[in-house]
Amino acid sequence: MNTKERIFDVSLDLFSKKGYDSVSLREIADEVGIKKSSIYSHYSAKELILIDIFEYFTDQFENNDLLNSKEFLLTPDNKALLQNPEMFYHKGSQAVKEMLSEKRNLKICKLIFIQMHHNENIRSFFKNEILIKPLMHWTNFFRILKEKKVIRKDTDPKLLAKEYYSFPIFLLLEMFVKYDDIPQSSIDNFFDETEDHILFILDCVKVK
Amino acid sequence: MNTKERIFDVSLDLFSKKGYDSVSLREIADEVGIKKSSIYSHYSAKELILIDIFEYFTDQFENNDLLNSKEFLLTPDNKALLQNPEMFYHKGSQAVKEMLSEKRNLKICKLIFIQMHHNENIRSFFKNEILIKPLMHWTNFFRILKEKKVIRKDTDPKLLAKEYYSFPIFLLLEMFVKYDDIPQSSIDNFFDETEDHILFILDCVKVK
DNA sequence: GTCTATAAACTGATAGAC
DNA sequence: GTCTATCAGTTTATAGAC
Repeated sequence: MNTKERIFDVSLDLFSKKGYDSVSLREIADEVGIKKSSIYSHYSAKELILIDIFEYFTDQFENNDLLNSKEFLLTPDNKALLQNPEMFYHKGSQAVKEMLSEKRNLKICKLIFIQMHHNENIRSFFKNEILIKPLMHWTNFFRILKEKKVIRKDTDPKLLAKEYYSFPIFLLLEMFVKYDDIPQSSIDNFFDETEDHILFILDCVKVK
Repeated sequence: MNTKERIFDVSLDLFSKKGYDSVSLREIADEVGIKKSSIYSHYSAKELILIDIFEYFTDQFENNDLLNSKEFLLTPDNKALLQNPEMFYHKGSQAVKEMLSEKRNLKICKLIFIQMHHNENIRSFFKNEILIKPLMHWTNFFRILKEKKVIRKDTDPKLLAKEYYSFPIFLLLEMFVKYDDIPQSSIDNFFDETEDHILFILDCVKVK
């Protein structure tokens, strides 16, 4: 592993444990085993490490083959979605699970949760990438199911999106408060619970 | 208002905006208009201000006449609960709304959310008072409704408690990320949305 | 005599200069 | 790498108010 990558990993590790502000460049340098000034050969400012970390995170999602395949496009003619929304969810959930099982990604996730109120970069990242975009995505999910009469017409896609999405966010918050290092079993459990949850919601609103 | 109260209010205000660690005693003293050593005539340590703030918060709930009345006891023979769970919820919700409409309490709430990962006191307060206790309360709520056959017997009270409770926590998180100062309209909206939410859940699981 | 405010000084951590 | 200045929370002694 080259130095830049080591700076990346050490920074992420420290940030996700102590928060961005409370970690000094000196600390990072010490842990990597280089001099503080040497960091500037790779990152010209502390903030750029943070931005690099976020880029890495979003890249993971933007380049995920499954999540970006035609099969997963939220369009009104997506047969996989309309015929079996439970399976549609399950497949997507598995793809996300694979990503969050990678230690780096989980650490970034935790970093976002613990630092969103203390850093403008992280706050806006949370607001856009963790709140607004996913809520739009799930609103679309339910809107199409409603349009195509898979779920009842007296439902509100926007409310259902919140009904669904508040649950996994709550579980993540719970995990990050409970654990410093999150065991794989908790991650597995997280995906099991969210799957039970979507089944519950779909069962409530599906046209029988 | 006496000095101790002014220290309390100024501290709460600063803590809820900048977080506990980033506020110095000097800052508090300056804002109050006294010298920092004078704070020690009222609080023998910075941490005791924080503890006082939490005590104030829990006292509000423990001394609320309505929430602690017989009418609100979660027992299997509570007629108000069994005959009209929606109204039971509504009354409790109104009581909590009154509390959160008091600026101090909302600030304390925000303080807890923004600092839970950075201070052991706050983290354990969040874990116990915001996560564990309310989840137990709502588990009881659904457990009794299930026992008394108000809701279906194939439901899981613990899951329903999470289904319900994750939603308001999500909304609070959303509010604290969005606003520095939360407008009353958002608080009103919060209680409207949570009420819609419990109606949705109850409608899903009630024996028809 | 008790309560409150303040000045001065101590200690530990840390950031910047050299 | 070491030195130094600074700032954090805290402690103590003291002075004044009631």
